[in-house]
Amino acid sequence: MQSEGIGYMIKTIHDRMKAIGDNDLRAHELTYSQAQVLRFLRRHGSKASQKEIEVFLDVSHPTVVGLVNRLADKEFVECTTDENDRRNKIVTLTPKAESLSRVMHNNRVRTEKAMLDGFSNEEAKLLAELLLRVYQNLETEREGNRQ
Amino acid sequence: MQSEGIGYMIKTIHDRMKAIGDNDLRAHELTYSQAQVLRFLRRHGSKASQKEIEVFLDVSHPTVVGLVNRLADKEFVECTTDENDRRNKIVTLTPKAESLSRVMHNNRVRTEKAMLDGFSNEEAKLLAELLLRVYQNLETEREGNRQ
DNA sequence: AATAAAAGTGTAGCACGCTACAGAAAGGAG
DNA sequence: CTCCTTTCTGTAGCGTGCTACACTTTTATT
Repeated sequence: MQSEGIGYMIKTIHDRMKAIGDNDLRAHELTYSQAQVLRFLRRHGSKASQKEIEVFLDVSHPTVVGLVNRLADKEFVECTTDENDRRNKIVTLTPKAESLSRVMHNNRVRTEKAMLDGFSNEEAKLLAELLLRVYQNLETEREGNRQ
Repeated sequence: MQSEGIGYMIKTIHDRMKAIGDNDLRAHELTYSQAQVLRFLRRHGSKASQKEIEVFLDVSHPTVVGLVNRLADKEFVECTTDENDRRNKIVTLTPKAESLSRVMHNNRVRTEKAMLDGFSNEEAKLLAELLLRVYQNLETEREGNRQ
């Protein structure tokens, strides 16, 4: 495992995390990424434009279109046009979604805790710092590729 | 970023890593995951059963079916039936794939190095150890969910 | 030997990530 | 005012991951 390098470990951990998250939320007909959208909306006054969701999730805009459409189909969210700037699509939480915020929060805390089981506070903080540096290194790598 | 938790960071790093890997390999009509399959085969005597690939990649078997089919379409790999046990499908590297091993290796080393830019040996080792523990925690979490 | 269980593979259908291309609305330059 | 650019959203098409179900082959049980 370790000998396969950091990249392999990150990928495998991501796969597991996603599987566990999806599994926890399946009873509520939600997925890991959809729950992230709802969480962001909740902390953002229950409404946001698709662009704002895109920036927060740090994914491409077609990905957000798909997520929001599926959430709208299941009535976790409603979409309207911003009359001040008709380019913007405003996504608003429904009461149905609001009622799940506690469940989602608990799942999130539980998973995060499970991942860090046996970690001291210092170790958890250290891991976050090292990961942040990896992320920043990849960002500069990506910028380099763009020129 | 850090305040969003370890899970968020892992996911974002994974997305970036995959994008960079895919981008590097696009010229050769390969992807990140496909290259992982080729790399495993190369280190495994240039042939393996789908099951062995599945265990190494740590993904579900339908995922491997897809990967191998696409590699076979592009003639990086050839498939035969194991006559000793007709359940097994043997996947073998073609010369076309062998000729790319150096390029793929260089890409891999470069990306891994870029991720760890500015890390001391101790920090890199520490990160790998912490990630291993996270992985193991998730494995036990997954086993718990299975009962 | 007949039947049941296990192992390997395949297919269907979905979610989510991407790039590339297209369209509508807003803002700026002339 | 007109034209061009920017910004936001949408669609098409693909790769990779999953679960659930089905099939074939081997192994184990009785």
